[in-house]
Amino acid sequence: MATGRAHRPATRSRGIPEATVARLPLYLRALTALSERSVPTVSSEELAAAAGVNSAKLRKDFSYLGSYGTRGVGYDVEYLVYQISRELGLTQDWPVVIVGIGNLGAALANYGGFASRGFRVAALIDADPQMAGKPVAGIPVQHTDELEKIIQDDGVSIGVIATPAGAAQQVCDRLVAAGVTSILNFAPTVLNVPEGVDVRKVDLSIELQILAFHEQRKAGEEAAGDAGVVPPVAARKQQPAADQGPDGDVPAVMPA
Amino acid sequence: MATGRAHRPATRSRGIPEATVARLPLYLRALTALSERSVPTVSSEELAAAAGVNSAKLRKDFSYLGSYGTRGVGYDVEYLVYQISRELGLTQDWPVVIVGIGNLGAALANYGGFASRGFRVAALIDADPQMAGKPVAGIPVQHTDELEKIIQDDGVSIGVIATPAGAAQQVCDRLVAAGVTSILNFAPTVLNVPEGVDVRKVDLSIELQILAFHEQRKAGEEAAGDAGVVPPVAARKQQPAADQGPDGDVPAVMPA
DNA sequence: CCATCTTTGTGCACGCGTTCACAAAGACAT
DNA sequence: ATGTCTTTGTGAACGCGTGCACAAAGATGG
Repeated sequence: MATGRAHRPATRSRGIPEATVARLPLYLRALTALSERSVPTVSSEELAAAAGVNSAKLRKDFSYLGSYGTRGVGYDVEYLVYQISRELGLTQDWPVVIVGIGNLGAALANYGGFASRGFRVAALIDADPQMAGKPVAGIPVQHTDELEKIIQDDGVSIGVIATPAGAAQQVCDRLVAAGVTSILNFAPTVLNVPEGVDVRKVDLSIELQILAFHEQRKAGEEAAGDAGVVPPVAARKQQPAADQGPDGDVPAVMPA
Repeated sequence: MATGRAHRPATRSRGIPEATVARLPLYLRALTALSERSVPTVSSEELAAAAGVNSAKLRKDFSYLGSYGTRGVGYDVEYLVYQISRELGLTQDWPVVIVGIGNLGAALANYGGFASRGFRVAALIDADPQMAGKPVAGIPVQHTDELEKIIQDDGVSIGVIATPAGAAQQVCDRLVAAGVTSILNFAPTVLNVPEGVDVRKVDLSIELQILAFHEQRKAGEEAAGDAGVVPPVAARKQQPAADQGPDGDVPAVMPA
């Protein structure tokens, strides 16, 4: 993963395995693309290819949701989009606050992928008084003092932390105390949270370090005289990447 | 005692599990913080708490690297920092190119966590001719036309894609053709790459969707009359989540 | 209605990762 | 040296996730 998470041994969350949940957004993205092309149905094989996973895995994943396919035909795209959206809770609107409007925070505020998935940026918050009132992505930045009020007034349950590492735990505590129960953490720190609060972290530097490890390994084997794992550029044949799963990495931004 | 240790006999990186590799950067971060506080040694229990993992897991992870601890004492911080850095390939400099200098690309260019870990931004690349020459994070943006030349001249093997989804595969193909063998992908698309090329992806929207799933589940259980997983705000008591130690707060390793 | 063909849904086996629990190793005091 | 105490390193058990392979289900055509 990439991605990483920090919590309990999974209470039977509706019976859907964590690994499956992590892949549902992937399927949803692929299905949305098909939907926009007005494709009516899709087979597990096709959809799996589009999502970059194994078709057996995809079918097993869907089997946890129920029997939404038709044998001999495949899956109804629109219906499946709806079912996955519902399962992920995307049929409702999720107000989100972003704390720490530096370069990264601003980038997140401008990121289009949120709104299109049912996430609404309820507020941008920064500790710097200079930032207050300044509009970012069309939304005026508010000072940290307003944090509790905003969260309670808007019923925010998801917070994004994009502050420097030193401020992250403090911000986290305030978010949680105010009622936030899910946190996406971009600060390079381990967050302490009470039970019942979910934390997912995205550490850019960690992802690069994992790549560096493999890069070094490749270089080492190459230098070892053995025929390199990577054939000459011209000889390589295009081929889907083995695995891009969030686990990695278990992956994920942020994963991990 | 830091220095006098016997040399490891060829740590075959082949034997290090992927899950362990993904955690090494986490340990490294915690160790760096300890190092800056001039802490000479640390026990597996303490370090595990600081990194937010189980101590048994940490010991097993380290066992794949070799026997670097001293029973009854713990691990020598400096020595371990060095060993992990070496294992991850961070003792050498990794030139990195960032393609797509929008909000996110600019944020990445400004991210301090790269330089401090041995990653050097060799170039910023954007398809927009308007951007060419404009400095971002002190580095002038170059046009996509220069991509191949830059990669070959600087021997770049790691590329970061921060373009819109539509351009990602095309950029990826050019990166790979020019010699890049590791890619960190921020675009919400599945990338096709030849064998031997590593891809890690970070998708902000996916992480939020996973949080939304758990959030919905929490809300559902609460509404189902069952005693909610999350007690009322006022009643919650601060408590380390799962396996994160009580200490937890490791002061800012890196500025962000 | 029957045969055939496609594709789903899943039982099963396997491998990886996690965790427990403890023997071995070394520090330290006497 | 001897004993005690702390902490590592790891064997073994367990659980989860993955992928194979196939039977069941339904569509389609004659």
